[in-house]
Amino acid sequence: MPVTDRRYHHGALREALVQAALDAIRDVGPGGWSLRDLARRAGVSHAAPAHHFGDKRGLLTAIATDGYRRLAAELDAAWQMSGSFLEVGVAYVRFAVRHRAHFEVMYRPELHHAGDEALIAARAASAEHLYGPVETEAAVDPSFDPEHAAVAAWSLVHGFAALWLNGNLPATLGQDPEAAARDVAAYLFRPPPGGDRALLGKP
Amino acid sequence: MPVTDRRYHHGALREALVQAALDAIRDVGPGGWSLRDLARRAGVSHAAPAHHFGDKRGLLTAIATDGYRRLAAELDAAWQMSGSFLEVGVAYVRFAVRHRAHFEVMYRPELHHAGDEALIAARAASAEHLYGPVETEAAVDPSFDPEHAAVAAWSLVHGFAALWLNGNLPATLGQDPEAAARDVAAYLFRPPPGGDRALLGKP
DNA sequence: TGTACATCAGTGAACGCGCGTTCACTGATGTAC
DNA sequence: TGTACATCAGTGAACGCGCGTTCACTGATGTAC
Repeated sequence: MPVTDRRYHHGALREALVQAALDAIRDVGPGGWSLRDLARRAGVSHAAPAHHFGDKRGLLTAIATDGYRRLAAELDAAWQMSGSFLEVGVAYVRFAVRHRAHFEVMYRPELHHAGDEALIAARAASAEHLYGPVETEAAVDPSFDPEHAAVAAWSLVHGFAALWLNGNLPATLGQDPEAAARDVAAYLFRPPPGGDRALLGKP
Repeated sequence: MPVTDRRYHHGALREALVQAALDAIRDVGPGGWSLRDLARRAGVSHAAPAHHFGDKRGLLTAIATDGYRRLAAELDAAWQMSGSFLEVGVAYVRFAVRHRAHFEVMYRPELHHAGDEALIAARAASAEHLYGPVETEAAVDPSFDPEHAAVAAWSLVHGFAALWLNGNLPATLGQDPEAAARDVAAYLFRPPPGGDRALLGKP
């Protein structure tokens, strides 16, 4: 890009900074860069980021909030489309892998502005899309405690995603995280003895 | 402590620095402090830490290695004592909660010296103590793929521990992480229809 | 038991660097009339 | 359509600070004889 293309007003600096941050998080984690780094990547002066986010936590809080909103939408879509709680779990893993930078920031509260209202609301909304389906199921099968069942499912897919992303799972699971997650999650909620259905929707 | 107590040789600086690092990680996470901070906390000059660890990654690598060794010992003890794979999972959660600072460093490879041999060996040993029990069980019940079953269990307890530590689980689970983990993990490996036993050892 | 010497652990001053923050500014954009 | 003015987005120089690293040093410890 020729230097003459540089206008005084960037035009979409906020979005460019978020994108630069996501790239940097993917490269070196959320701790490996500074706001000055991002300004350099976006081609603006080092004081420009403060206009939009105040400080680094402000930027990471915006990324986490955006991540929770996207996650809620994807969980909801998976449930609407499949009616299967297993597929909601697979969607959780898919989100973590495809939006790895968001995922790495969302569950690290020390990186956020603690009281941020938009963040709190977005987090609560995504939790509802995790808990909603299992409560529907629990109404059908009274042997399930919906809270314990939901936490079991969330823990399993969250742990799987985290271990997959940090390279701790064995290579023999293959290259496709969604397929592997589907096989692994199938061990949860096996039908109880004598039952003819699995909570996961597909036996 | 009177200033006159300060000797020229600290005597156990390496251990003091590790302890100071664990405290700092618990307070502000692994990214919130510098080697100079630790030297201050340990009451030595700022150049002293380099003698023992080279750099911050060296110190975090030592902490991760120590963590994997302790984890392996605790998983092994739980299996020897209970013969229950469920209790191995509970021991994993107990380790994460009691040794939170170790746990926060162990699964973040960007904080380590990648090729460190002691770290790699300790990590492999702890994985064996996770995989060993489930393979024993799988020999009894051929419907289980031992790898998928082990990854399911590991994912569940790892996710539970991570979500518990970062405060994302609902308060209604109670104050006792081990009891909550036991209830939640019970949803894994329910006995297959017609079966009379659960992989977890205790129904 | 005593002495000499090598090794080791920690000191403290100095360095250059990148950081976040501040501040007066400049150029672009939007709105009122 | 044109002008005046307010607001907004980004600039760039300056600041003080804490950092990691270097280096000649000092004091303590261990070992050989």
